[in-house]
Amino acid sequence: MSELNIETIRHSAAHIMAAAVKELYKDVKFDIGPATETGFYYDFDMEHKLTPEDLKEIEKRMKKMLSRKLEFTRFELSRKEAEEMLKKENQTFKLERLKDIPEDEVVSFYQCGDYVDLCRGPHVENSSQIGAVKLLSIAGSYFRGDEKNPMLQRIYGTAFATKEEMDAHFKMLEEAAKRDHRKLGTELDLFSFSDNVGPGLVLWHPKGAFVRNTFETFWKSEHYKNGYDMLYTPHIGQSILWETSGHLSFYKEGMYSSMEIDEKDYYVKPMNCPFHIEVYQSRIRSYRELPLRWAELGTVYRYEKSGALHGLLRVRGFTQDDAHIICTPEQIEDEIAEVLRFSLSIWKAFGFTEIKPYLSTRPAKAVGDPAKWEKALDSLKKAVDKAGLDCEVDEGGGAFYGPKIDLKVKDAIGREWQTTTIQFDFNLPERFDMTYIGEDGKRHQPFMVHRALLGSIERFFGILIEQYAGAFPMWLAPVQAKILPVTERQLAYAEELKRNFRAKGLRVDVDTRNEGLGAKIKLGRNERVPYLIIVGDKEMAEGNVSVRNRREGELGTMDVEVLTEKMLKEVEEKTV
RNA sequence: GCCAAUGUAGCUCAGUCGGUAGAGCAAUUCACUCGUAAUGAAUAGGUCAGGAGUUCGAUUCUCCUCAUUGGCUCCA
Repeated sequence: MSELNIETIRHSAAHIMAAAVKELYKDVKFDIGPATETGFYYDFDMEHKLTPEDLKEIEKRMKKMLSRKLEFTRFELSRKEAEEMLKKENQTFKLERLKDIPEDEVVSFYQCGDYVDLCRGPHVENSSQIGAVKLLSIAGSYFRGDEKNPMLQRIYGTAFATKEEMDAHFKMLEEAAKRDHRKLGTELDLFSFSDNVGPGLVLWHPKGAFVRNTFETFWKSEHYKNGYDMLYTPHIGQSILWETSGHLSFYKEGMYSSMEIDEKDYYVKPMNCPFHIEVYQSRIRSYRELPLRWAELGTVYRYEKSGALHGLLRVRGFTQDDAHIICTPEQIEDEIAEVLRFSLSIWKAFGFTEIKPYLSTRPAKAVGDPAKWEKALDSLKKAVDKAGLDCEVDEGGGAFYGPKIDLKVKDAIGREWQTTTIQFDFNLPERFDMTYIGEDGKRHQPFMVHRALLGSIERFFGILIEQYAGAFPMWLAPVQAKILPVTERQLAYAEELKRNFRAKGLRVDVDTRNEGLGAKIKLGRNERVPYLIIVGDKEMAEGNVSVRNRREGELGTMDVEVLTEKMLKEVEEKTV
């Protein structure tokens, strides 16, 4: 038996769970039961529909098995023998999985108690090495992840070597849940959804809208600095546009149904690209004006399956921080490297470091010259290398119209969300017959790249809330400081201070409530206000203030000028 | 969309084995004038997600719909 790592423990726990399920439900058919990043699952098919009560019973039986020190023993069969055995037991899903293994290969099985499973291993020596186990939830999952296949019942659980490690894990999850953007969105009054508006459609409240607006201003200024120009394009376009782009044939299920205006069909845009292309087509283009970098905070609407919606991270109406780069083949490599660098610099400005790139290559069914695909892929790879990143390659995972790099960022509880995307498009330039006049005086087809640095404003905002646990840095905070008068006697002084701070461009409020100082501090902290400025009789007499900083705690009495400078400096430096 | 769970006041949640609901926080008003994480009192706030059925009577039971949550699939 090899070293005992956490995956081995969890994988073995999955087997123990399968054994317990088999004890309870004789007709069960097993699919697979792997370890995951945080636990394990097993997929089953059976007559009985599992309930949360069943989970308790299964867990009870598992715990009994753990204490019985059941041994895991390995044995091998030829593929043929394995097939016969699985056939005898009517394990149809296992048989299906067996087909993935070459015919002449020997396959391994593991036995634990009465339960035998086709399995590569490795496993723990005996069940007592699984120190702690807990079943978490029941879910449906399609066989082989394909929605055309039957849906199996999946049980998720987790296991650890010791109970202490498991307790620590759940404690960590609890902490992460506290910074869930959906919870903070309500608590901090940032955004909401309404049943009357519809699922996946965000209502931005004043404070959320403030952060968004501040961010968008920053985004635009960074884009101008990096050689982009801004476009504004409409939210709807005629069917001819979407026919030309091909969206009506390959993306129709993602689009909302048409509306008729003057006997013409219009569609709400699911993407901005066709509009940007129309701008390009508004006149003849020369190689001299390339590369063109056109950016837009473009709001799009896409039909997402109801079960896929998730807070701000997966919605139906969202604003892409979109741009299209149209350039010559010679320019493409530098352009891509520059986009990736730009994107990473923006993420870094918000303190994100855990970002993982995924490269997707040419799928079986694809449009465009293979030589162009090669060149495009090469430029993507070089850009990743230049950025010093390691990327995972999804062979054949690209869209039919071009290869791409996506960046993924983790949310508070470890789920990865796709954000940045840099996608080549060999389809649209062809379909719209985009050309530029080259040095040779002839028409050439340009390269076109779609890119969204952050993905969407909504998703970025959701991830940002979790990143900061709701405590936005000074430059983004909707309220940067709150003045807390100790009694009503200081109200006028507080209002005067507020006017002075606001005149300097600082967003300052006064807590005018008829409450004690403790209550005012508590609220200010709950609202994650960076600075709490306390004024009592003493401060009023001396013309200064007492300061409490969100991070540094009590700073004592300060001169108003000094505090103003300190705050302005933090805003200016965009301190994370 | 599929599998499962959930839906009670602005928020967090009790409760009703069928007889139209309650707490804490928040809100409003009044009193207190207070020094670094909750001053006190009073008031107001709910078609118990929506619809249909069973019943003398449904927030409670049944069915349907909608929404949310955890997954699958998909994706910014």
